Amino acid sequence: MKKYDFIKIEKHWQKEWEKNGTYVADNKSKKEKKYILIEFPYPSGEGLHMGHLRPYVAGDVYSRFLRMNGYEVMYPIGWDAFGLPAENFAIKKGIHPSISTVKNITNAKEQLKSWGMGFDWSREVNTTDPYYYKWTQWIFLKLFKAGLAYEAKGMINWCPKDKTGLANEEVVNGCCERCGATVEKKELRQWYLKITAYAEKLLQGLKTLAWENKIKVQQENWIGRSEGALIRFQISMNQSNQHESAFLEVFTTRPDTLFGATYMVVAPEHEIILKLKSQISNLKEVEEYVATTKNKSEEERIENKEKTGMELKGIKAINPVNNEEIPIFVADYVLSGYGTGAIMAVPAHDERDFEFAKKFKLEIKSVIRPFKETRVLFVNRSLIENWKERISEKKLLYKDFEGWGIEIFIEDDLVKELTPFFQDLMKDGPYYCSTRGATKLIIYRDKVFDVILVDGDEKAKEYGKKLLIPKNELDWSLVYTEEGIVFNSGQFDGLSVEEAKWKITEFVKGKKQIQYRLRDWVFSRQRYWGEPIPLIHCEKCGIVPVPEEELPVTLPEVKKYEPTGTGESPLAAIESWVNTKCPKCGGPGKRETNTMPQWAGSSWYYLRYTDPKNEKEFAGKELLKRWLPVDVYFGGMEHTTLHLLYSRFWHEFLYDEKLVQTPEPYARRIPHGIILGADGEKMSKSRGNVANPDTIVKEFGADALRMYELFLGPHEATVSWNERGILGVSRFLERIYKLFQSKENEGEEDSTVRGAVHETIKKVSEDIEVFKFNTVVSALMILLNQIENKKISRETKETFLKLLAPLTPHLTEELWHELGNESSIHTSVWPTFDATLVEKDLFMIVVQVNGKVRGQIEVARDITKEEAEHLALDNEKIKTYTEGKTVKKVIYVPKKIINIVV
RNA sequence: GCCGAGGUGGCGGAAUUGGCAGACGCGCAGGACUCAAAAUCCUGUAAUCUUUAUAGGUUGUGCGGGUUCAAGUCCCGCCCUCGGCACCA
Repeated sequence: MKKYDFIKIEKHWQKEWEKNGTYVADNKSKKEKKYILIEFPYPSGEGLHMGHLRPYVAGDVYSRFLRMNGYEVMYPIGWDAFGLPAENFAIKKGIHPSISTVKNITNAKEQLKSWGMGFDWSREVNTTDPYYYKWTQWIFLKLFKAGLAYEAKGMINWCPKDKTGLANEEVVNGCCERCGATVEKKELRQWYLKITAYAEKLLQGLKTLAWENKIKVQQENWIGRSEGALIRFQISMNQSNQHESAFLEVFTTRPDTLFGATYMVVAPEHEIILKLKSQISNLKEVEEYVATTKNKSEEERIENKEKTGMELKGIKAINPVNNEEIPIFVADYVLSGYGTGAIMAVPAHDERDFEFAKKFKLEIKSVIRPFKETRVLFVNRSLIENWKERISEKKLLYKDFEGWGIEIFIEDDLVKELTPFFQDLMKDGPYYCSTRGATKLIIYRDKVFDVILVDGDEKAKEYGKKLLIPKNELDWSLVYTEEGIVFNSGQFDGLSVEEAKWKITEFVKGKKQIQYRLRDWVFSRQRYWGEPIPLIHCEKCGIVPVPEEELPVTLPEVKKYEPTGTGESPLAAIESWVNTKCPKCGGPGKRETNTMPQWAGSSWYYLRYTDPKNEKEFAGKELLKRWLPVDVYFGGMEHTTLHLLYSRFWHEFLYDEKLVQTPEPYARRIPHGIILGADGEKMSKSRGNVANPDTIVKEFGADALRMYELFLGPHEATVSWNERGILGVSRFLERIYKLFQSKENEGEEDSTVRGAVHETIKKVSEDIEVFKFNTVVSALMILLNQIENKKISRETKETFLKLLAPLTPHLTEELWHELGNESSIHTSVWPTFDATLVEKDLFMIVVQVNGKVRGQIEVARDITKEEAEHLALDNEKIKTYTEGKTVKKVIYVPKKIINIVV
């Protein structure tokens, strides 16, 4: 018998597929399209690792599955090749990054092919190819012309090791995302992209996407929308020779607490300090304080949260709501980059202000108190019927009881019915409602229309008591940040927080404002190996874009790649390149010497795949229309607030420019968990727990590698690579090979085999559809166990191979051809299952007595409830448990279970 | 602190969303083949108790309560692990 020679088989078919263009996507095909995407790799000198395998195999399996289901599938690949390692290699060895990149790409390509990846290589792109980055630059100029790229001097994140500026998104826990060095702040002239202009669109767009919740939430949090008000405080000064009036503007989400604002704080960078220099009597101290905060690193600020600050003596702010004078402080707990860089401090209702006020012995004035009392209602159907009636008769109103909150618990089965009821009730009042879990609905409001005390049920009463907040036990020395009733606030007393917010804002002529946490994207890097920013500085004309026909602005050769560390890129040293003509006036001009960040090329690569060789456009309209949006995008969670956010921004911009036809780039995003070493730790050389995919391919074959990777665990879960585990799938593949070599098992198959096959078709099809690859593998193993020693038909053999084909493309292709097929199994038609074959005529149902399993009975498919119950009660074994007892109740769940209650 | 995901045998993990917990695989134990070993094949494998055995009982999905004929799954209150954000007003 032939041995399963996977090395030979895999090599052979990889060549055949390439020769036949098996995975080339046809632009003109009449079939419905599917665009499957993986994050294209960075071709590093180390080659691709296990981390790449996870999404790539998933995408590959899914692509093959869709292709067999009749779709025209595009599964492209390319190289995200700008970046630091190539440059650092150049610094060390003096070899130009483009040379080492080409070499690394060749290696990585070998790897991907040896893994049996069904990529469409005809669409390969490379971000460092001038024909590619011409269009990266072109899109940048579009952004520039739309006013979304601007130059500004500011404090930015600076990586001292990589010697370049970083975007906010690239700072992880105060460290450089790439190298881990502690990030510093540095004042630099930088190019920014105005991603904040798209904050709302990025947020709204999320709602239209069928993405997993956790990704959406992470992007939402990153964008960080909050609603509040802008409020102006006039400044009064001691020195009367002042003609100009000054004011401080703050952003607050709690204008309802304005009466409780007892001081103000500005960030150390706030302009007011400079502006009112002459008015500040303790200027020297203030300047000293500002200087010390500037010397603090990000890390120190995070570490030491003890509040510090300094009063700005000589000036006061006037609280617009009551004209009281309050002191102004400078303190670094207020950030210059958020809101207006100044706050009104309400120590009674904000933890940070509270802490600061205690330290500096400032007034703490409470203006919000909790609801008088919280009533707990356990609502059942009859109570609700009663309410409904009273509402319709207008008897259910709310004048008598001010300042109450109620908490309502609802019986499970009423939730669906009652949710709209409460929503309706709340719509004309300042009520606050939240649902905690499915069966609980809480309504807080300033008034209660009815007081119904907790009724009969003792347990409910007990629970209700726990939730009551007795008024006299409230500790007024603590901060209260919850919802409640406004007091100590003049004419606004008695209002709910929500209501007071906008009434008070209106009263002081404040402005409703929406604030985002998101910052503009620092887009320039002081490094060599990136796309040159295609702009020219002209003394006369200012900043002039390079004319389109002169793109790309190619990277010049340099002798020294070292970053200068001065905030200039190494390009600045090449005078022949820097000095050029101004395209506008023809006078002398200087090229922008900063380069684009790594994220530039990857922000639009998925568009280029549709039309990679186009020299006139970044991609042809027709082809964009044909292929977009990406149907499924496989990738890691680590890019959620980096690449995934950036490319959505670019895409939404291109959509607004009418250059793409879909508002969003990726219809679905499937995240994956990381693969850890066998010890449960992150794979790393220093730990010595690195599993190398290539050695596994040599030892067990690509098919075993792929299948084991899928079998490790759920796609989205973090999993550990267990060295021994691969033996299981390796044995499985050997057994399949053996099964197909034997001719003895061919023949007429029985109905259990057929049933098992169809059950597996169902299971495998459904599970691939929802990316549950680990159970796909187990389903296939179960099938083999069931048919291994039985007679099977040729059709079953073919079906089995087809089900396996997406997972193990080489082995199945080999056996498929051994069966005499001429064309590829990967372009064959996916099997469908016959529901009548899946359902058995006879099956077992479990019989329980008082919830305990006591036996099983075999019943026919179409048995009635009565018949089943009889069978169960007459069963000898069951009788021993029911003997001498009365049967109270029998529960019958068709096809599953009978429970006899005695 | 806030947000998100999770906690099931010795291990990785299943469980159609309330219906036989532990599928499938690893490992382990016993057996077959072998002079022997490896490979392969067969059998067993949650814990615990009763029994010579067949068999049967009890407990069991992080902890404590609850709802239900029935809970890994739903509700309430905790604990722990991982991921993200964090002085964002």
